[in-house]
Amino acid sequence: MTKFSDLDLDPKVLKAIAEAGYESPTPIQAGAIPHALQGKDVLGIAQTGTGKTASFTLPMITRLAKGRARARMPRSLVLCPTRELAAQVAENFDTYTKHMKLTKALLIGGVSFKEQEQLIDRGVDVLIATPGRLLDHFERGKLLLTGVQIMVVDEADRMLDMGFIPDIERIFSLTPFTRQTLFFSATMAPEIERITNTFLSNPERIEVARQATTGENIQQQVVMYKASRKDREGSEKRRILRQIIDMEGDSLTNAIVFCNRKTDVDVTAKSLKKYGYDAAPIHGDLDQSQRTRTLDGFRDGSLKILVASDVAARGLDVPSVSHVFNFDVPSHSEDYVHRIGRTGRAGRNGKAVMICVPRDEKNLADIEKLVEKEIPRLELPGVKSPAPAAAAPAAAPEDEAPKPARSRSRTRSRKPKEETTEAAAPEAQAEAPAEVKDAKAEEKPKAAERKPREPRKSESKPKAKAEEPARDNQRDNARDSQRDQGNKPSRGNNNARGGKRGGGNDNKVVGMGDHMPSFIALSFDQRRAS
DNA sequence: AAAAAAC
Repeated sequence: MTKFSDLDLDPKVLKAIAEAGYESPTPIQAGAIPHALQGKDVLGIAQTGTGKTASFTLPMITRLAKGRARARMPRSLVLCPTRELAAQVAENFDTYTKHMKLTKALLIGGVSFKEQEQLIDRGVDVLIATPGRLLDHFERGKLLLTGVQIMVVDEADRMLDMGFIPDIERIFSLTPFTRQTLFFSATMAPEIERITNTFLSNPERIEVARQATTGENIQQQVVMYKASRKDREGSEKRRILRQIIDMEGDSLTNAIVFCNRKTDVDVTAKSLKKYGYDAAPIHGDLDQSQRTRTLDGFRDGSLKILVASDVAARGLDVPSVSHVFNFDVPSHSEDYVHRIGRTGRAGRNGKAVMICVPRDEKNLADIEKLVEKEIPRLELPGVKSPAPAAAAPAAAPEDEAPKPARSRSRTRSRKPKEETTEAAAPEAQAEAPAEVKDAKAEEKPKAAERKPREPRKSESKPKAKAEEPARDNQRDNARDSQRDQGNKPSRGNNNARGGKRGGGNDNKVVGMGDHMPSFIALSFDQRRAS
């Protein structure tokens, strides 16, 4: 099957598809649509840019074409992690239902309840929502989910990152178990696997190759930079950012600048504006109307540079961005792939440039491991890159004083002081060689951070925190498992029972200990193989 | 250490 017309979609849907200019389904669409049309559960492993959204909207519309909604009882439900994503899905429905009379409501936070309520009251075929607002409506008694025939969970792994999984489970439990479930995730973290085992029944598993971890059509570069003084890091990075932007000249048609923190998004956007760049911020603390306005402007080309937090890293459909700038190195390496995936879409060429300060070098190494290549260093005129940090800072012994005098004296002799204000604490700042500084900087956090992870005495991996189901653990767990690719059993399910409380039985094998039955790793192996 | 999502 290579054409949409070969799929058993409603003729009115096919018409809308043709009018939107599409002829052939993407792999995820070709894989998912036939099963979804038959009413089967679908587990789609795919990321954005693969045509995922239409792979559930098209069959849903077709199946909902018959029948009508009753008041307060939506017939279908789509859950998304962010408001923008939900809005995007809603647009997608509009596009493909334009020849039909299906009704929909978009339930997201940041906007008034009233309109949403009125729509629900009248009865909707499709409800598109973020979990918080959906549950809010439910608790107010305005909504019944017992009529849901089709439920979609989009970007489940992101929901996991955001701590939404309990909400999702609750929402699942409010819908009839006879519903059809279409479930999408970019990765299959153990927690996601657990959810799908619980709530999907005999799903068709459709997996599309992740877009080449980072497409070859994206040119990547990183600027290694060490601030002249710590308190100048921000302003100096912004100067470098301008320098990078200027270098791109006319090849830069539009760009996203990613920062790790919301405050840096604001500061950076303001700074760019001050220097005459056409830039605007977007992050979760801005009000919804501004978020929408900014994003619309960016889409229609009236805004050139979008300065964003990770709210924009995944899922947002911004057709073609010529450049992505990582003002900060993302601390979760998966995010790097998502961020730069905003450029070089649909086979176009894109460029992604990142600024890396010494503190972020470990994260950079993680990223390079993930994308399986070294990101070329970009030397900027007038910007000297710092000496490469010690190869493995993590290996630095924690209790030995990081060596010393030798490096310092070297420093001193090499670099005459420029910063008069530094006089008070000469060694601490200034141009200390990266090795020494790093070792120092890492000292404290490392000690605190590493202890719990370090295997004690025996090789078995004690799960010190096994018993607490806290959200943070879930997250750590998800991250670890992504990194380790399933080398250890998922804590939540398997180990907790082993019950290692406090110390005492450190030598005991906990839960499944080191041995992991091969079937548990299977899905990951499959993924790796592809 | 932070981001996102409900009021």
